[in-house]
Amino acid sequence: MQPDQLSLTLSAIADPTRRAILMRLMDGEASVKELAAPFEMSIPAICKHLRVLEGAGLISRGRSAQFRPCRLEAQPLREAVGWIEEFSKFWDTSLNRLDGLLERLQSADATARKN
Amino acid sequence: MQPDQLSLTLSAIADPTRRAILMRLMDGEASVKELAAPFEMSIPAICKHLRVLEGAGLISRGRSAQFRPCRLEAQPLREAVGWIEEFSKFWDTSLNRLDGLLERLQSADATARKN
DNA sequence: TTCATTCCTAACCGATCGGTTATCTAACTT
DNA sequence: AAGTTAGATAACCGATCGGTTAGGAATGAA
Repeated sequence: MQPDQLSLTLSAIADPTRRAILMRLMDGEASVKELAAPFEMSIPAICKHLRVLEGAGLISRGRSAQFRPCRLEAQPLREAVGWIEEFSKFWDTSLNRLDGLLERLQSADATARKN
Repeated sequence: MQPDQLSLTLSAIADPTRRAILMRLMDGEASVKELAAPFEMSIPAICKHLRVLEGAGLISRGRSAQFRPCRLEAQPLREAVGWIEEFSKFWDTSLNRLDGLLERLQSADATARKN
């Protein structure tokens, strides 16, 4: 089963190394070697991370001599932020406080039944 | 290495089954069996997903007779949405358009050099 | 007491993940 | 032409993931 775009995006940014790479790319394009520099990790390992990011559409790559510079493509993150915000909304709505109330009533009820 | 909270949260919601469970919990508490019902998946599989969600702090669990109802805890998602929004911002800023300009200049330059 | 229901745990399985080393290609440099 | 640099690929490794089946514990019901 090929995963949906949202799952691709989220699992791509679930890794701290890949998030650090993305943050680095906010300062502008960078070569693979430049991206690898801050990490105690081999170049092939970074290449793999870049492939994951590229597969999720979070970066794109150019060509300039023997360099293949990476640049940020933030578009897929918009879908992700959209999904997550559904739940942030939930957290802030009165629905949440209502749920809290219901829950407290239920647990009080359960306690009453138990004793 | 134990992963940071943000990585925990993101990898928890990177799975479509777990996202569906969270969405179901927006309608209120539910038992494990209720949560499992929509899926063609064994109960233990759902239990594992619930453990992941609980480990990420995205759900909490009560006790009521032989049931262990789950309820949504959306708080960790706030950190996640905060991180992702950094990049949504990036996408909308003039910095992005500036990058696009620089890139176009560079690729024009590369093309010129190539010919 | 016995049975049913709910849920968890353990053991296992194949696939994927995140890293390594070794090797290769492509392009620049001398 | 020979050497260097940037990067990709392949093969491998241990750990984790996402699922399974089997079996056990806790609670409620007959």
